[in-house]
Amino acid sequence: MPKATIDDVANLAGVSIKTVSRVVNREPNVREQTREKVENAIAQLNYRPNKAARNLASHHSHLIVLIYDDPSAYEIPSAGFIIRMQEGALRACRKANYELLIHPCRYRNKNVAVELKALIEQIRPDGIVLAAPLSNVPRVVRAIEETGTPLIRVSPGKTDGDPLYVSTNDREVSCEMTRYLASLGHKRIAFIKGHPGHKAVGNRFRGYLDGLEQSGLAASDELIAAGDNSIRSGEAAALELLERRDPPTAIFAANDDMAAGVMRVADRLGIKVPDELSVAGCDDIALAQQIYPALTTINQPLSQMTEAAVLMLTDSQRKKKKPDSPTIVPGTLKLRESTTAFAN
Amino acid sequence: MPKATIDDVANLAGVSIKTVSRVVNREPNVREQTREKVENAIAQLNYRPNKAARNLASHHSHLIVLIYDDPSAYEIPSAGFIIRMQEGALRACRKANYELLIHPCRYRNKNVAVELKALIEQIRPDGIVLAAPLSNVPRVVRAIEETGTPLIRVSPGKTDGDPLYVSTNDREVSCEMTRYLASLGHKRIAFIKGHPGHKAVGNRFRGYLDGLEQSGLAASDELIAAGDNSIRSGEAAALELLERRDPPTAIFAANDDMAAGVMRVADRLGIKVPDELSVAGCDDIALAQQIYPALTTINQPLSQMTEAAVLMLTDSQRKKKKPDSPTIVPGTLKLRESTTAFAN
DNA sequence: TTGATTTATGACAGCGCTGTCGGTAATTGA
DNA sequence: TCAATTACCGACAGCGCTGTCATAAATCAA
Repeated sequence: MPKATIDDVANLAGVSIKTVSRVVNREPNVREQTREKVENAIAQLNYRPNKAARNLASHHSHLIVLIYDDPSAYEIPSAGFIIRMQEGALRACRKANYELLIHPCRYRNKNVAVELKALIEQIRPDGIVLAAPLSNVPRVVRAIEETGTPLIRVSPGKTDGDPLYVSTNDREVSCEMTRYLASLGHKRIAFIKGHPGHKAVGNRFRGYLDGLEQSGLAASDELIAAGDNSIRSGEAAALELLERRDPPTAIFAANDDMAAGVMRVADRLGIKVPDELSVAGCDDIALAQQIYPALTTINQPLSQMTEAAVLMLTDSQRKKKKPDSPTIVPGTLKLRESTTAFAN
Repeated sequence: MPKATIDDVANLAGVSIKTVSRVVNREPNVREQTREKVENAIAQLNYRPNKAARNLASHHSHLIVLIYDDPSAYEIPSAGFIIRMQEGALRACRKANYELLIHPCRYRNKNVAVELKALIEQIRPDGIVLAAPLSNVPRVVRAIEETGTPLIRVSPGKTDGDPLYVSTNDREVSCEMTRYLASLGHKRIAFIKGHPGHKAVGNRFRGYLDGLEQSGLAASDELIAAGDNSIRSGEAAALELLERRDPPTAIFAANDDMAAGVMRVADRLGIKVPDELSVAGCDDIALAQQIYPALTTINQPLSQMTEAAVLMLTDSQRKKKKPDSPTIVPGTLKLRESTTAFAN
């Protein structure tokens, strides 16, 4: 099967190679009739443009690199997150006719910034999607920016007014969850805060406060406990909350792991979920559907976020201008079995 | 930061660009002294060879494509598998200075073969790693072979004498597990067979029979149950086995999900694992460590398998000859809490 | 109809490397 | 010592496309 080149197509169609190039790249200024001739020739010869040649001549690699924290560095099963991010990025790449290169790397590794820079200088991708938590590491962000490669950050903590990022509406959707719990008749809705260093979970707490206010409920320190995102800390926080004089009838945890901890403690204390206690989490990790009762939570639209990130990159390439506002992909409530109405 | 080209390096080092190229590509016949001059110049200018140009001139893409079944097509959390496969492939790619492109695709999709062919013709990777279960679909394998791109299959079912694959020693290691159980004093070791269409689990059954024989135990239909790889089928099989007159003291399931089903049933029946019943699985999925007691199982060296696959590809590229034997990466027993000695 | 635009197409020069091959310098063997 | 190697290095021609620009054809305005 001798591969056809652009010359073969040009000959067969009776046009110049440049015209073939125009057809292939959907450039304007080609007569409809000419276009058809060329397309027929392409089909007939099963012609596929040579990427390397195209890249070399056009100074574009048609490559997007997705950089994320390497899960194999830890024992935690963050695999689901990564698959979902890859999914979205791949979807966008296919749409825009780019390829996706994945690059897990170790967050804590001191050299990570230098290594990334070297990688980028070699590959010369047309764009980079940098996922959390790496998107929060100034050293890394700076190193990538130094290469001059367009960069979109996913769920960055601080943005400094830079619009080149995509994130979700943690605060708004947490507010919505709180209002939902209130709408079920709950008056004492507790919140378990997450790890203080984690920006997103801070927004969730603010959303919780918003929700209370919008529901006409007063916030109270009695209803707030601190956790660190781990199951264990969720257990401790739940224990603390449930043993107070006037325990909450609903607990909203800043992430699913802590919510799972709450359910575990409730089980131990003989408190029935959801009849005696509603529990809600955040993130919609795989566990949320596996535990019993299935956890009401907020889905993190990771896949849509990376998809949006890649599209920002490819779009700005076409339009030759940077986007001037970030993309916010809204999360949605996943109402499952762990929450129910509370009759006062 | 004006990117340096090979000409800049050549000028600075006072040699020809060809010599620079030789140094960069570690080709022979460069004097040590010259090499150093060039390397200094490279370092000084922070020169990185342009991939596109190199690919175009060398007719190599320095790209490996990893093709696997798209997990998002189903609800099952096969994410862990995929991450591990990617891990191994990435490790090998870095060693050999290749890039990895991932390509999930839908197993059941009728067009998958045609689409893959188109993809490959566009990208022109230097090699392809095709993971199970796609590695068992003749239509897909044929389509890829038609492109002439070197292909290594991971865990293929049938091999037809073709050595271009890597797999694990399912049979041997299952035998080992059986012998291990026997060595713990178990005389009645039951086996739950997996889905009949799944080749690997068939080998596991054979390994089980080998193990019984080597341990001087007789195989018996009384000790064999059929499953379909699901948790539910594991439960059914366990129920069947445990309610027989002379129930087994150890159950070895052809995969972890079924083993988890066994544990669940044992719990319901009030049978203590491992004291009254030892349970062993196969695959070492994430669940195996999460359940209580932690499941003794066989680890599937997925990551090493894809690593080996990529290395077969890159090595054969260097040596310009195909490997003449497959790579077998041995699995290993993961002895955890669900198995213990049985005092007769 | 004629000149002024606009649209469509092609000629040509590279993009930044690698493969080939030929030439010169260093090394070997007798 | 001198050929016969062998080690080292460079000139040169592309790889298969795209960008630029010149040119031809079509369209338009008056």
